[in-house]
Amino acid sequence: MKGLSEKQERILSFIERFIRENGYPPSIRDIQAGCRISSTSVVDYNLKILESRGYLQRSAEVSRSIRLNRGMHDDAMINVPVIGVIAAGNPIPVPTAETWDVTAAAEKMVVPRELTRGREAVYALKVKGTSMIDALINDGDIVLLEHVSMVENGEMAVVWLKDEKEATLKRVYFERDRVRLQPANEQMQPIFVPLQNVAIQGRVIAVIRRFD
Amino acid sequence: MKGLSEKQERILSFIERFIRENGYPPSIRDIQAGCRISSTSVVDYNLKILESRGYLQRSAEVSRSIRLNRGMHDDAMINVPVIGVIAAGNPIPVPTAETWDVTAAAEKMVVPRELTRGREAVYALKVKGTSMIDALINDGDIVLLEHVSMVENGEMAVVWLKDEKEATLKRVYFERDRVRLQPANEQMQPIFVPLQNVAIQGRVIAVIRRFD
DNA sequence: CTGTGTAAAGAACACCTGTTCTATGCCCAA
DNA sequence: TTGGGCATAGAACAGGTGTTCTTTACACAG
Repeated sequence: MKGLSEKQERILSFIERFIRENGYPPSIRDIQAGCRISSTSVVDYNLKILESRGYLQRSAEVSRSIRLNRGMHDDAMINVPVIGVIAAGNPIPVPTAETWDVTAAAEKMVVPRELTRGREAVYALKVKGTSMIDALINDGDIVLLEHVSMVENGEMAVVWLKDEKEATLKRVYFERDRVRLQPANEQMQPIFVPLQNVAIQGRVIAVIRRFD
Repeated sequence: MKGLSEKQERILSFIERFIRENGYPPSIRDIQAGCRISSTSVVDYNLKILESRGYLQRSAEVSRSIRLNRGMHDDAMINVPVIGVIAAGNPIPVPTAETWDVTAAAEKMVVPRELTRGREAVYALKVKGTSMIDALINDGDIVLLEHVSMVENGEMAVVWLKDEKEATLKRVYFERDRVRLQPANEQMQPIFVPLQNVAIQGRVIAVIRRFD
């Protein structure tokens, strides 16, 4: 199978993201706007190529009838396990295949699919203490996480500081051999730590604060 | 929560089957034909009912934008209207019977019933700007509110400061003839305002922060 | 009976959306 | 250079599609 052009890759991943975020397929003009393509005919042109190579299917003359063939049918994961507590000075519980089993989880929580957006390895942690106050996260808040070991610059993540034996929530920026941890509160100063002192535990998807 | 009519059950299971068989949601006229309904307006009528009860979601004026809340639409999720934006210096939109109509709301949101806990007059506001940063609420956060005009001491509420013409989110303590507004961040100092200068707009039920 | 609320029919409108047609520019082998 | 395949632009068309408006029918409480 021949390779795809950069534009076709872009279209494909846009469709994937669109379906994940909206729950229904994009129209041709959605794709046009989302991939900054100049004409609908160009989108159609590339969609026909993608279809002929089996990447997707379309029904003629039916709006939003794109189906991706890379098996992705979202079975709304709305039930996430609350696998533990995050607090300064404590290691956070590392998710395992065991804890993924939502039915077996000691504590669980229902969240709108709109929040998880089809992501796979989602779990929740309860925040203990006010040590994350500079990230606008308070005692008792619930943090929704995606289990990943690397994040992109600027993303909010759970960071484990090995030396300090401390977990914290910050925006992460990689700078040569050090890492800048930026509090969400702009009035506060960033923290710099050496690269080998940090371990990414997960990407923050959402914060939920409940008042009784 | 009231039961569904036989026709609504039929529509619901047709949508489910259609998505399963075609991979994309049906149009209103697909439903009309598939359920042998006489008019598109009847389909629309029943879809609005189904949406208001949390069984599905639609995006206004977007074709085939039906999403099913599969699995746990049994009381687990509820649909609340996002009726506006809260920002310093702006009056917040006062909820009316009009804006309660979830089906008519321009924007809406699905939240777990676990968050609303059976409360009735629940609506949502989007936070604009960082003026609530001392309440640990950031730009873009979504605040879930219960529409009340009085709160108890210590509750987090939307407070309208008449003189300053400013809405803010603080914990409220009534002290004789003045009101103490306590930021959630304990490092910051409280604000004192005269009693006649404040109007309670609603009690904060939850804060939801989403990262993309 | 009268009024009110719910449910439904049918039609019409305006916008959405897939499709198609023509024209243009580019690369590369003949 | 020439010609053909590839990719793109822009516009226009026809049918799809969500929405709304008016009218009708029915059940039920006052």
